[in-house]
Amino acid sequence: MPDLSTYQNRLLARLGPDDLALLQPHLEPVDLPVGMVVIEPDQPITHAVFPETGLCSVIASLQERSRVEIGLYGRDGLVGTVLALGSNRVPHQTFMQVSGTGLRIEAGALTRAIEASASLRLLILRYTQTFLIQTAQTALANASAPAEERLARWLVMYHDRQDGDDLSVTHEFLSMMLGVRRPTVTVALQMLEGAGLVRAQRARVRVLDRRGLTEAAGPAYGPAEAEYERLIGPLRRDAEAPAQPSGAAQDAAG
Amino acid sequence: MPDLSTYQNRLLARLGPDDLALLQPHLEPVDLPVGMVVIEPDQPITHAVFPETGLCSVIASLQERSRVEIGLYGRDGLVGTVLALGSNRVPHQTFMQVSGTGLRIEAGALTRAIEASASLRLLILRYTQTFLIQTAQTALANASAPAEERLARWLVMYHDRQDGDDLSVTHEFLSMMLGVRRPTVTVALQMLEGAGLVRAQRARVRVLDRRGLTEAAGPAYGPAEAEYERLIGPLRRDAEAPAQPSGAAQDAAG
DNA sequence: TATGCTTTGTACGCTATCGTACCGATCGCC
DNA sequence: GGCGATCGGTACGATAGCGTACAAAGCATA
Repeated sequence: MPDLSTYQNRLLARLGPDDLALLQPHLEPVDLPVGMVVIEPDQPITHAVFPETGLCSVIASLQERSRVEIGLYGRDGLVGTVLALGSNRVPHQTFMQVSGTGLRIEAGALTRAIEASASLRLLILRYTQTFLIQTAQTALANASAPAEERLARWLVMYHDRQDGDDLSVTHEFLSMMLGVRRPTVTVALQMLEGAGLVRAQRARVRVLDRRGLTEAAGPAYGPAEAEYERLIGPLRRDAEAPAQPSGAAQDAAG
Repeated sequence: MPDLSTYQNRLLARLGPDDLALLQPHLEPVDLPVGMVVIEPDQPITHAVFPETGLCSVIASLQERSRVEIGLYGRDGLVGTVLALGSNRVPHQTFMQVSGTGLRIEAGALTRAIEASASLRLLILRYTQTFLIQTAQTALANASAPAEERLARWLVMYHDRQDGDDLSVTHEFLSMMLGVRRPTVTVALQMLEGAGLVRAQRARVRVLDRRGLTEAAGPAYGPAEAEYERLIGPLRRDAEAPAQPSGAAQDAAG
């Protein structure tokens, strides 16, 4: 069992001693190699995972016609939030987009812990709320933001959840996630690069100007992240002082 | 107070006597005129509403640039599910797209009831799960389905939640909801009409062939509705026998 | 160094959708 | 029955993104 104080997972890190005591006996370290499918669509979930590092993509697909990303998370989230919503499956796939490690817990054990502890439940439900907003903003961006803006948005979201400024993504991959053609990604990236916001290398995008990239992402980026900071706490590793007055996360909700 | 057995709201209708007893003293009938904003974005929610009739649209907006619908519900849902997720505000607007009536409850009273009753909480959380899937499917459709398919999807979703086959919508309205131009809606509607699926009249669309329209909506329609039937119960008023074997809703979740 | 695979850049014509504008049709109201 | 407002149909050029194809570049391994 890892030491109490060393969790990188934001949710685990925010738990009080009682809730940690409830979960810890059931947590086991697990490797999350890139490409690993952590949630199979429409299959009962057997384990939840608190990611410590790495990135998870949630994918919706129109049969074979297309696959698009509807959300993503890393150490800010939890694989298997649906267990807190009284179900045990979802129609969408979740897979590791960037390899990492996490802490696994058997579905029944997590469900029992959620039922036993109101504070643990509250935390997971609040996270679910931020993810719902993220998904809604994705729907919005997909409907009305041009490809370049949507690309910038995903890059910033990846960057939020990663150490360092190098994102390991190919154009091909980004095109799938955005639901656009690969050449569209190439061109859009060139625009962002031309503006000095990123540097594109083979199978990698380096973020040069995070603030500029955030602006390029347009207003579809922001609300979900603000809600995370309001309801849970800092999202980014190196988060600057939040825009809201301090203390917001503790007493924010009604 | 309305009679126990007459709730049209699907969630209220599924509650057991104990949960009804918990809520009923706090429920008050409310009128929901068309256009009424039932949830202001980023404002604390003071009341939740169980719609009995009418339709609610949840709208995300890119500042002034565009407004698109990210989800909708009527008597199948609840205005203010976020209260069950430990928050009291959302960044999206909800307004009445079709006028109706509902049962209002003060936010604090609902929150207390949710905390007091695990079964009430479970029902609302399960509904939230279906809405999350609906939003995800919207994101998917917006990314990769042509306008005609998305139009068909919204029409079927309206139809699910309404009595009769006449939908009161203008092209202008549909264009906003879909995030497309009004002429695009006009043309797409003509396609659907040409296929004999709907009949378009001024400020109204009559559904002629629901099954055909469902097919025209493509695979983005279906998963959210199936999940509703699995987790909660029949969605449509005149629901035919669900595709799943019977009894699914009771023991579906883990 | 040679080979081969993955990734990226670019080109082509094509289609859906855009923004805008204008006019006819329908409806409610006086 | 006439008026004004809303709603629907259509047209125009402009453009973003599509599907496809192919070649150049980077990287890994032999």
